[in-house]
Amino acid sequence: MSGAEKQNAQRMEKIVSLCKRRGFIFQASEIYGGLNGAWDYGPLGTELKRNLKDYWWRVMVRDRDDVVGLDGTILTHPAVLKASGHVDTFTDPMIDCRTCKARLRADQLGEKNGKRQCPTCGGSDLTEARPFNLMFQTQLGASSDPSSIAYLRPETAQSIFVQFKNVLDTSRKKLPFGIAQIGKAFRNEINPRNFTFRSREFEQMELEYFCRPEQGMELLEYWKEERLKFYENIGIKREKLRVLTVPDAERAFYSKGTYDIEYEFPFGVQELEGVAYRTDYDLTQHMKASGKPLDYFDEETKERFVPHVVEPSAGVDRTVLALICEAYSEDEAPDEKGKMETRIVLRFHPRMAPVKCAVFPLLKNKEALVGKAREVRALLRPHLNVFYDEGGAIGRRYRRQDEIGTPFCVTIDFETLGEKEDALRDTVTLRERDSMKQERVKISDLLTKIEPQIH
RNA sequence: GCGGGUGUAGUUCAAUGGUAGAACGCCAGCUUCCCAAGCUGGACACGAGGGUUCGAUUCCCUUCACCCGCUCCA
Repeated sequence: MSGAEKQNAQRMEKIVSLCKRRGFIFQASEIYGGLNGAWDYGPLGTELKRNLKDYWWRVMVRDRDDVVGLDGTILTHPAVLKASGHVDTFTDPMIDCRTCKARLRADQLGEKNGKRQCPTCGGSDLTEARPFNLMFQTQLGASSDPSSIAYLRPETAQSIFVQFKNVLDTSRKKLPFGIAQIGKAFRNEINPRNFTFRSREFEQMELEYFCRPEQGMELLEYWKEERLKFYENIGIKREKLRVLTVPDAERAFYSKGTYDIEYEFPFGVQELEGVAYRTDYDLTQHMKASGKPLDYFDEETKERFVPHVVEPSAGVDRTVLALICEAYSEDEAPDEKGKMETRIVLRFHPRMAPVKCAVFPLLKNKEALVGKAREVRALLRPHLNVFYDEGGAIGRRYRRQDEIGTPFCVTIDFETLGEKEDALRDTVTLRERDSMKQERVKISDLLTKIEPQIH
């Protein structure tokens, strides 16, 4: 490993241990030895993930007139995944020919002079066999005959295509419009890696944006830009993002264009989201397989056609991990005696921070301070996620909040009680996480100061 | 999936063929008028299973998990 790689690996280790220590992410089934590629979110991780999903839903659905939501089942009819192509491409051991790019079933290989040979082009430059049984299978009902097979969905998108007609009919939307969904998906990854980055159970935020065929390429560009803005708005710096134009050869055959939005993780540049122009492939497949019309009639032009679709599909867990990696920082702060110490700070965008504001009484053994602090907590609580802490020295409490990324801390002191000068009665110190600067703020002004920054 | 490495407290580490120590963190009490202070007390660990042995956290095997490289990223 190079020096930089070693540093990145160490950084990642620190992040993983912070996640555990402070309750962001735990190994699933940990007390039984862990479950490969499966992770649980602790109290703070849950809040962080929820903030991300809520913001996505707000920006992608609620703030728009042209997108509606769907919440589909995880259990999926085999016919759906047969039509989408997943059953065929996800379930057999496959080998790729590097020469002619053919994907072959392992049991269909030829052999020549003891060497494996591609039956299509005769080449012998083949990848190793990879089990492509990447879909989780289960049984519906008690009997285990083959007709009771169901799959856990390998992506959320398919229920959107399958319900396209119902949503169209009930929402009275006209093209272009989108259907959005956030939910879990499952892929039996061969090798889960890089903490939560590649897991077997994961969550997606997907939009299928339906349009007229001639609008596809333009909308692909539009959504790529919208999605880049989104990442900046949750606090991921533009220079840490990459846009990869997926080359023709690596794109799914039905796609006319795909961008990957990638993030520079400590373990490498990796995909957060794919923005793909999927043409009319999915709806057409389901039309053929189900025999049901999934086309669209344009009242104005009197045309009937199968809508095309542009799909921004983002990984929730990957983005949460990116948020944590982006936020993690170490700086120097003086301790009580002025000695410089390392301060670990998660510099989350306040909009994403799990806890928005902590409230402290300066001393816990002074009833008046504690009482007032609880009042402030009650005042803020209906509006934002507030955390009350009275344990230990005030500096320690600030540091604890720094480590979980709380952007604001409010401290109630004797001035708040009006014991020093009456002008300061009902004012508190509002301390900002990154600068550690404090300002004197009226309790009645706290919400107007904080709220605009967290929304 | 292949190769290599690592598993001891919440975290980071230590020691040992005779059942484990520390630091920080955590909890309680005292103290403390704004950035991890101090004092006292306390809880918490040998990933799991098997073997060798009088005795295993230590040696061996298996397994599980994590990390690194390759592969993969549908």
